[in-house]
Amino acid sequence: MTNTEFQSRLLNWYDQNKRSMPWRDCGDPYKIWLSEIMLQQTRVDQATPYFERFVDHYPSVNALAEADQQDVLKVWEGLGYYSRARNLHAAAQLVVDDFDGRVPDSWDDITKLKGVGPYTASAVLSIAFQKKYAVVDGNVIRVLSRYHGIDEDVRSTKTKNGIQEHADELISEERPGDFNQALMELGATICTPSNPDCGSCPLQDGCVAYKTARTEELPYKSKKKKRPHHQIGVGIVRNQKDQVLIALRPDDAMLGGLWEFPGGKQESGETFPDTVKRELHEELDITVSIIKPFMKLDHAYSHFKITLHAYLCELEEGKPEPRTSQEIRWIAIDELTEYPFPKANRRLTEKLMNLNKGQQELEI
DNA sequence: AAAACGGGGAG
DNA sequence: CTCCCAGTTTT
Repeated sequence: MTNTEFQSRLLNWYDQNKRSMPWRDCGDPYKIWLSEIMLQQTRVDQATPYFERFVDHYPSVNALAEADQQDVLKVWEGLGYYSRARNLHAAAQLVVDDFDGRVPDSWDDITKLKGVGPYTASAVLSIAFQKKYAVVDGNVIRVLSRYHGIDEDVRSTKTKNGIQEHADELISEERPGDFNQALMELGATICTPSNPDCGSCPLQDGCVAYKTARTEELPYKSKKKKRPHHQIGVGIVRNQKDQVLIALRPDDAMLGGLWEFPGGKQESGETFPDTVKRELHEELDITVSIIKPFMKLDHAYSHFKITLHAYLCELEEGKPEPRTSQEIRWIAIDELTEYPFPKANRRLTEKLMNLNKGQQELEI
């Protein structure tokens, strides 16, 4: 199949079958940029409601640039990879300061923005500005590795570079943005990881994997390491004013800019109450007594898993003084909703708020 | 080149 | 349970 045939079959299929998305065909570089950041390692269905809410809060680059980071993170809460939100916020301020409030339309300028790597630069430049840059994401890797019968490990840089060259070679001159979106749309809806719908594929004729019945084994990926599992003890410390103690995670840490109940990893030979007391003493220079177990929950991150053991605590001695220059705050239970929390901690705040509403159990 | 970085859904 | 997702940054 010639490149021209590849393009026309793919684009015709796309014109007939593309899904509706709130940022699609809007022509607004800000919304297209925002959507591409949200879609990094995130499915369309998961990102869409966040996109709508984010645009309601911040309809323009200027609105985003003027916002407080805490408010931006609150809108982003639950979507994960929070450095995306922090970087996007900082990048919006750079766009206002250095680019007159307009999303850059050149490779050299747009890649100056935090959080904009080769994929996002290509996506925004092609979709918003009709420039001929080919995207390579997980979908394109899958479609082209099958189409060309590439059986090298697609996790390796060399293989990805080869796929980038194929994409550069194939991309449409006239409709580069639609071509990119079409290839990704095909990967998301037809050329899926398992059980691809080859009968509906416009590229079936030229597909090596289809012709050799290897769609199930391509793309080849080396195995990922299994994730360690940690036991975490955390303290929900209450004072006489019925407030609880929360701590802000530093910007350069995992979950940076979000709040949490203080705690840490269990050490060998420790009971969980021991862990909570030790961590709160080390991190905040306070002595607490354990009142009772509050909640136990499991949570999985991208590279490790935790079981979180939360205990209701009472401040015994000392005034909390964070040692690692992180901010701490005493807040009422019904204020918990105003702060951005990571998912595992949000499960704790939800139970706290429910119990508080019912006036039960929470009394010490 | 490899690891860090969230959360949700599918199989 | 594992794998994957419209990847980027840091080490």
